[in-house]
Amino acid sequence: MFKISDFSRLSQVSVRTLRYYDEIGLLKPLQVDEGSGYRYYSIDQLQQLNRILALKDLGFELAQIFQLLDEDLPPAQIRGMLRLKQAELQLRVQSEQERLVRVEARLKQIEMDEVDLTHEVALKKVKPQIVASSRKLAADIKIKYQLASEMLDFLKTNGVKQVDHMLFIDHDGDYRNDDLSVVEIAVPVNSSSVGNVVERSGGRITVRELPGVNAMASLLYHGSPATMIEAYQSLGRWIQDNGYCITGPCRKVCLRQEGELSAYLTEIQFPVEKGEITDSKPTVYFSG
Amino acid sequence: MFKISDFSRLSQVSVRTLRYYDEIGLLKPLQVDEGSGYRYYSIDQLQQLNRILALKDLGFELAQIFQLLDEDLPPAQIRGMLRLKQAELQLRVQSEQERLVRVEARLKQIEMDEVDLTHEVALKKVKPQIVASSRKLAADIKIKYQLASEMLDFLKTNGVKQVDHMLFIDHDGDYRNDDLSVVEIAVPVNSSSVGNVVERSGGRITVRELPGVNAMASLLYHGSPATMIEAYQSLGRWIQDNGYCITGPCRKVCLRQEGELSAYLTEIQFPVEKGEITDSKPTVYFSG
DNA sequence: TCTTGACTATCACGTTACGTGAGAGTGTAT
DNA sequence: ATACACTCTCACGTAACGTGATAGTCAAGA
Repeated sequence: MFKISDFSRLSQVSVRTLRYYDEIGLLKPLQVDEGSGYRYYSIDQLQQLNRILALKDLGFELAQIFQLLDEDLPPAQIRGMLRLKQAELQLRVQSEQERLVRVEARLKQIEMDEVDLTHEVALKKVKPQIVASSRKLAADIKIKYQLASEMLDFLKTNGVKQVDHMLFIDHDGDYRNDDLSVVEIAVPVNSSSVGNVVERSGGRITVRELPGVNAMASLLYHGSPATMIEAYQSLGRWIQDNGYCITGPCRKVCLRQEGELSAYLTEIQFPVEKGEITDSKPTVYFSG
Repeated sequence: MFKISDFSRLSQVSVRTLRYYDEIGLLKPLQVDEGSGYRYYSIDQLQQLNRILALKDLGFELAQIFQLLDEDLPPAQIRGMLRLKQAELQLRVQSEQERLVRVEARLKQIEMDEVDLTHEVALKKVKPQIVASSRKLAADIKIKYQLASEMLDFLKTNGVKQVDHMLFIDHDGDYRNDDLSVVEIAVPVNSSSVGNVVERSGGRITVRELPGVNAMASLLYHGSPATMIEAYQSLGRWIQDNGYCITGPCRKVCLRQEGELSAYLTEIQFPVEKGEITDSKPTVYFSG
């Protein structure tokens, strides 16, 4: 039996961490002195602790580790979970590498100082459309496009006719910083060809009328959706400078999504209305 | 000017995050209505926000971003910091890949069920030694070995004679879970050759007598220091089973550190004493 | 004018895996 | 008796927001 500091030395885990694991029930000392409250660990518990550390290293949270160790799952299932984690890790490595690419781009951009691109903004009218749509919680654009293509496949195999470009609708301004956000994938369809696709999709797809918009500030964006933010700036500037305000969620019409991401063509739309929010507090006019 | 939700749509940043950035002073809205408290943002602030997001993407913390934007640093310095971050990111990618390797190893280990290696433990006496030592806060073994070799170089170029194997001493059981821990790198030296190396090192190196130990539980570990934990288990088991207890910090004597990590040879030492901590509460003997 | 609904605001607490003292009790050696 | 090394239990701090709860604002419709 070892005192906590000795067990700490053997396990290379901090005393505070051992106490914490005791507190949350992840690794309770074999024995606790009633009088003093001193914790005593057996060397046998080192193996358990090592398992915990290994799982932690794999990226599991302590709560999950608790379950894994507690439930005494069949090894097959454990292997499954590990494989899953492995896949996750590989994804992480990938996304880190992509981040490196972005860093490179940023560095270039800073080298050539400030670049400010201005895109042409047009004001147009958009008619109402019947769309088959589905709402998804997705992490990044790749996944969104993947979900979208799955949906297109589903519609095609169910005989639904697509009559216009697919579009994404960002809902409720419900952006979250963990890069998860709710998008609606909407495909304009021939309403007579819809049939019972709603039921066949198990309710995941709904059909509704996407309302028309009298004034839609619109901009064509040529390039990867990942760098699309710069276009939002142009749009926002136009809206502000022309005395409009935004009245609804943003739509992204996918005009071309084939080949390289940098060759994608997207129309970004914001429904707007005249009526600026003035710089200062609304002036109060006295009558007369 | 845009209300917070519209600015959220334009920037793809959640309303809550915008409020948070206001709260910490990172991005204050251009204007706040006195009566209602409503926040109003100008499109010009989008560029600033994008800069913030870019820096965040690079892995900076918000506090650092605050400084970067606030201090209006010269671009050269900014570039420097970005390059630094880039290097960090590359390291992260590397370490993630190493983690993947570990996962692979773990998977194998689980496939072949439980493997329990037992190492031979010896009890020996260790004489006191004069050592030149230096304490470092280091993240992982690689870095520790790097620091060690730097120190060896320094000693050699200053004419100090090494008379025995270098060793690491884990201090105070001060392990921390962020993988940072304090190690002492100690090199047994010929005390007459030390000269004024202490001053020349700027006090980073000290010379002292490493105390001898009457009973040292010792074990030879052949393999990468990264997987050394398994040896601690054997040592701990021996100590427990033979009725000893640990009386000081662990020492790792580096017997061979050349070539592949897996070819490293290390002696792990724990100072011990007879006197077991019993399983149950210490029995109270009545006199007589 | 009142109500409804969409929006906004400010607390205040929750998250993860511990770190960091503060203040007090324990165990052993001098 | 006292010093010290160690242990304990609170309790609060961390980073970057998310998640309600509750209340005030704003424009449109009845």
